[in-house]
Amino acid sequence: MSLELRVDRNSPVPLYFQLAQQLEAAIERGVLTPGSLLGNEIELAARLGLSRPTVRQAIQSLVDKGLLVRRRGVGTQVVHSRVKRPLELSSLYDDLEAAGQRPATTVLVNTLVPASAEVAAALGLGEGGDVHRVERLRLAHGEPIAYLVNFLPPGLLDLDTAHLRATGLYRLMRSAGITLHSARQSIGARAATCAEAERLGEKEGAPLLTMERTTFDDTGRAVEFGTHLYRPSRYSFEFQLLVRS
Amino acid sequence: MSLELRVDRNSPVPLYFQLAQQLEAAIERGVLTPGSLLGNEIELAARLGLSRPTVRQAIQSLVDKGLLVRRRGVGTQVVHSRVKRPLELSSLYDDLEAAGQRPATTVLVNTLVPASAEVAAALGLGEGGDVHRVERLRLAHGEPIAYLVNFLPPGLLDLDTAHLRATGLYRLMRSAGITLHSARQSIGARAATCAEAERLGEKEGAPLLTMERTTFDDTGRAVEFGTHLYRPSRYSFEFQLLVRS
DNA sequence: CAGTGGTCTAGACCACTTA
DNA sequence: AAGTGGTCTAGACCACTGT
Repeated sequence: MSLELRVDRNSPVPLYFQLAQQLEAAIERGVLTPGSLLGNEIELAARLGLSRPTVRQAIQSLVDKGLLVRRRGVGTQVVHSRVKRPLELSSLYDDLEAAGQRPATTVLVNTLVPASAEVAAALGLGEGGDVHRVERLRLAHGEPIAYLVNFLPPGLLDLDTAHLRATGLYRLMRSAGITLHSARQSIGARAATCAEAERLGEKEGAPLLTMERTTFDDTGRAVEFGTHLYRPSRYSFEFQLLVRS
Repeated sequence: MSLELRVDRNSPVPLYFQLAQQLEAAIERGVLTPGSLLGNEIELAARLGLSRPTVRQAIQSLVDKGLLVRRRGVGTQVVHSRVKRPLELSSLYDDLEAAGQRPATTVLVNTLVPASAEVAAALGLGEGGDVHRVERLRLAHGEPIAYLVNFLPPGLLDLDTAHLRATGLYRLMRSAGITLHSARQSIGARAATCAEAERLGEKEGAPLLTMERTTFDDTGRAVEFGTHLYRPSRYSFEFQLLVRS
């Protein structure tokens, strides 16, 4: 095996993380092939001059990512079929950009409004308090893809219309120092109303994909609630779900 | 704080797991309120007669679940807004049962067929080799909810039609000793064809929710590929996504 | 039986936050 | 400066898997 591993003890990057990165890269590049055994933890630790718990921490992080499998009495193996994307909070803007679709955004509305009961409940705020309401049309290659309505708690973000035109909401939140943690999503379908059909360039009654989402940051605060409409001919949701053990 | 924690050293359940369960129960029951501090790890370890790494392992598992937040220099806090479901590989059968809908299944087809190119690619098998093809109609309260077509590699499961009628595919796989690990899903929408409309009790052209899914076990093998059609008036997908750090 | 991962301990030093 | 979590060590014993 041509697998060369080494760690830099002067680096500020944690040792377990350095090791995890190198193992992941080796799997990615095919140096470690699916099904191959990693060698036992004790020996690996000795070879790297690390303690066993440190090596275990590195391996565990890759097991959590679904790249490795550990079996007692057997060893640690590279998973047979590599997973494409582990799991992501999908951002329509990033998805389109990654697909080379050159997303564009038209900001239809960007104001403060009193929170309705539904919005207040989703964001965990008092009913009637002010919230940002942002309404956008997302396009790719000049064609409408989705109609997005979002509500955000006040004072969290500088919701400049120019910023909203140039990028996605998630990027805006991340660059404002908000660490996104999780989102609760509901995906369904229904027929387009007349107004919706016109906005999206569909016919009345055409099937539309619907999503409602509440996003939480790492302290558990709701930072965004949105109801979105997608043209199913132009967009579908793709993601990887992991089983909780 | 009336929080009583204790561990049973004679139990076969790992100590860190016992502690994690008790903390989770305390959060669930509201004994630990959102935002409250957990007390530092050293003191917690001393109180329980455990070592610090063991306590950390328990806390880390709850951080991963999104129930706790740790901040250096601050402490460990209960997350502000409790997460309903962490994230699950959703099973239509279990979802319906949990909602008190008394699911029923009609097995339309259950045979071995040669794998098409699409199916072979999804399951990682050779084209033309035999695969199970299962076609089912899922009902709740006698109303059709979904039309399910699944392909499974041969020799993995005893696909008895009576079993298929009585339960879901995921339960069948679990009881056959298969440990599910992850699934790649694609969710979209489209108009019902005439045949589909008739099967589901909709009108031709009605919007339908579509899902394609490939499920993998913990060794990375594909164990199931399916294309499903749902009536959006009866079912929508609900789930929690976690951000990868 | 030998070899593997699973759990656990009792320390240590460091980086960061808050006051 | 004091207190927190983040990282790391060098051991130990156990449970499970294969031969």
